[in-house]
Amino acid sequence: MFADVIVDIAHSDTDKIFEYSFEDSRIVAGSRVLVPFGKKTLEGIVVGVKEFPVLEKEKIKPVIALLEETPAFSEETLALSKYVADTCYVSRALSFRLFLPSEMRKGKVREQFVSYASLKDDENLDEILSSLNKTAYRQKDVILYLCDNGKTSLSVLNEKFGVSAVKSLREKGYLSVTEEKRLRSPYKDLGDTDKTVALTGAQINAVNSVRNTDKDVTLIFGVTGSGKTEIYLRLISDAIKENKTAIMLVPEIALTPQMLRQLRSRFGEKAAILHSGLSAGERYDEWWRLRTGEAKIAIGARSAIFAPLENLGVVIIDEEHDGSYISESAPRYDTIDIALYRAKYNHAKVILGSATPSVGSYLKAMNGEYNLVELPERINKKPLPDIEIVDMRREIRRGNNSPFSSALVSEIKECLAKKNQAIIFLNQRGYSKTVICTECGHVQKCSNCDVSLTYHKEDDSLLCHYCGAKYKMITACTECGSRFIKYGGVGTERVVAELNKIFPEARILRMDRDTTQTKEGHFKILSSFAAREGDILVGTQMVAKGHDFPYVTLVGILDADMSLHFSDYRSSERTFSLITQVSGRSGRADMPGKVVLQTYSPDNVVLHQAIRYDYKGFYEREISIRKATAFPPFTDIVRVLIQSSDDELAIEATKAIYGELQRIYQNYKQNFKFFGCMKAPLKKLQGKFRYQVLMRIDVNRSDIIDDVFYTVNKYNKGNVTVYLEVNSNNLN
DNA sequence: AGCACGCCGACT
DNA sequence: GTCGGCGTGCTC
Repeated sequence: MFADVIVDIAHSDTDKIFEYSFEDSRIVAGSRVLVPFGKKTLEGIVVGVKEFPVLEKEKIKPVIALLEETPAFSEETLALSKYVADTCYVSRALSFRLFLPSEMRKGKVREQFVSYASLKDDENLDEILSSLNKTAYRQKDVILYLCDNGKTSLSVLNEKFGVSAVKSLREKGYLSVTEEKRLRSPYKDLGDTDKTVALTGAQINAVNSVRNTDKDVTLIFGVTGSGKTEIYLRLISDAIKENKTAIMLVPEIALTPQMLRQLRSRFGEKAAILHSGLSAGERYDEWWRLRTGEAKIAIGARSAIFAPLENLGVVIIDEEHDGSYISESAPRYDTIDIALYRAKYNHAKVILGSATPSVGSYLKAMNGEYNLVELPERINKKPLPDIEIVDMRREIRRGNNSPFSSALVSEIKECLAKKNQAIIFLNQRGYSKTVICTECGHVQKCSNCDVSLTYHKEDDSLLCHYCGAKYKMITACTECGSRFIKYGGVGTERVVAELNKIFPEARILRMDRDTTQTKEGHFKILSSFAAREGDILVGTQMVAKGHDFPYVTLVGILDADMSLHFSDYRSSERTFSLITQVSGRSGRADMPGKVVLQTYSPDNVVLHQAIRYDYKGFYEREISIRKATAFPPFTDIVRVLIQSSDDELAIEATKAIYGELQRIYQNYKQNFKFFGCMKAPLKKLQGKFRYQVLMRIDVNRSDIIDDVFYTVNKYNKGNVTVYLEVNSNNLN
C-alpha cells in the first residue's frame, strides 16, 4: 500500500504530498509516521492511503515507522487542518501543529509508566517466609507489607524497605512486577464547588432556547453575574448524556482553573484541560485522554478548539468578544470560525457568551443568523455597580499629579476601613511607559524596533514590550548626557509603589505578565487574593476577566483613555467591553460595588454608554459608524505586510507588490472600499523594516483575497518575508 | 528546512 | 590555477 504524507517542514516548497510505501495495516489516514526525506528522517502525517501511487514505484521509499498506534488525527481533524491551511494561507505542516501537543513532535515526551509489585503467590505465605534467609528481616517485612497492602509501587517499596531487599525478592521471583501508565494531571488540588444549583427562570429559558433552536449558533447576551456559567454546564451535561463530547473555551489561561473546578465537580475525570501553561507531560497526557475518549470535555483557551475530540455535541466560547480568540501569529485563525466548522461537521451547537458581544456577533444575532438569548438581570437581582467618572484634567488643575484622583483615594480608604478588597486596573505593565530626558526631550528607544522602552524598576532595566529586548537603565541621557531623566506614563509597578506610599498598611498584590511568568502563576496570585491575603490587587487586563471575588467592593480604572485613543477601528468596542468587564468585578456578593473611572475625556460618548451599561445604545451607534465608514463587519481588512532587515529590499518588494495588486484592484474596484500602500505603523520591529498594502474588501469575497494571496506570495523569498493578514487583531 | 549543485571573485 | 561565496532546486 501507499501513503500520502505531508512532512513536518513548514515551508511552501515542501507543502505537498509525498508518497511512501508501507506494509503495516495499522497505518491509516491520520497516522503519524517516520519517513526518509532526502538525507534526513522526518515525522509526517498520513493524509491518505491508496493502492496505486502516482509516482514511479522505483522512486518511492518505504515508511520507516508508525509513531503511535492510535492515529493522532481523526477524519474530522484531518479535514479541519486542510480548512485551516486553505483559509489561513499556511502550509499544511503548520496547520497540523495546531492539533498536536508540541511535545509530541520529535518525540520529546512519552507516556510515563510506574512499576508496581505484588506477591506472585500469596497462598503459600509461610513457605515463602521460611525459604528466606533467617537474617533477611527486610525481605520478610516486604512480603508481609505486600500481603497486607496488596499492589504497591516499586518506588514506595524501595523507600520503605531499601532497594536491596526489594531487588533480591524480585530476583528470587517472589514478586510480580507490572507497569502501569501514570497520568500527569494538572491542578490536582482545586477542591470542589457546590454540585447542584437550581436554575432561575431566565436560565431555564436560556437552556431551552438552545435546546430547541434550529440555528447552529446561539449568542447568550447576559450581563455580568447573570449566571452564564451554569447554563454552559447544563448544555455540556446535555451533550454528555447523549454520549457526545464538549469543548469549553475561556479567553485566557488564568480563567481555566476555576472553570476546570466546576467541570470536575460536575463531570469528574471526564474533563481535561489543554493550554500552554501546563507542563509538557501534563499536556501530553491530557491530550491523549481526550484522543482516546477517556475524557469527553476539553477546557482551555483559544487553542483548545483543536482538541482531539470526536462526536462533538457542543462548543462553548465564553466572553466571545475577547480579542484573544483571534490568533496573532500564523496560522491566524479565528476561533469562532473554527468552532463553526467543527459544529457543522458534527451537527453540534455553538454557544457564544458575552456581556458585551462583539458588534459582528450581535449583528448576526440581529439578522437572525444566530439564535439570541438575553439575560438582562443578575441572578441575585443586585444592581450593577455604580460607575463614577472622574475628570483627571481637573485633578491636574488642582495640582494633583499622582495617578490617583482624590475621589479614588478616599474610596480606597473607605474600602480598606471596611476590610473589603479593591482592584486597581491599568493596562500598562512596568514602572513607566517611557523614559524622557528633560533637557533635550530624547525618548529611549529600542534599537530593533521603532518603539519607546518601558522602565521596569524591579530589575532596573528598560524593556521593549514588542521584541522583549532588555537594556540597562540609563543614568544619563544617551543623546545629550543630561542627568535629568523623567519617567513618562504610569505602569502597574509604579501604581503599587504609589499606593504603598499612601496606604503603607495595605497588602498589595500585583498581577501582570511580569508577575505571572511562573507555572500556574496567575492561579497563585488569584487564589492568594481570593483567600484575602491581599487588600488591593493591581493589574493589567488579566484582572478584568471573569474572576469572582466576593469581598471586592471597589474597582479603580486608572486610565480609561488608553484604549479609547488607540488608532484602531475597534477602540470604542474594546473600551466599552473593558469597562464593563472590570466593573463586573465589583460588588458581587451582598455588598454593593463601586467603580471609579478616571479619564481625560470625561465627555466621551462611549464612556457614558459604558457607565450606563447601555450596550444596545453603544451597538446602534457603533454599527452605524462601521457601516458608514465601511469597516468590519461590513468589510474584511486585508493587509499584506512586507518585512526585511534590508530597508531597500523591503521597499523594492513593496513597490512590486503594490504594482501587481493594482490589477486586482482595477478588476474588482466596486468591492474595494480602500486600497493603499504605506509604511507600517511600526516601521521597524525586531530589526525588520516593515511596509504594508492595506485593503478593505466587501465581506464574503474570499475569492478576491485568495487572488491577493497568490499574487503576493511569490515575493516571499530571500531576505524578504510577505505576510497576508485578514482581520488581524493588531495592525501595528 | 537542509543539503547539494552550480557559476563568479580573492588567494597560493 | 583553486577555494569558497550563497543563489537555485530538490526531497516521495
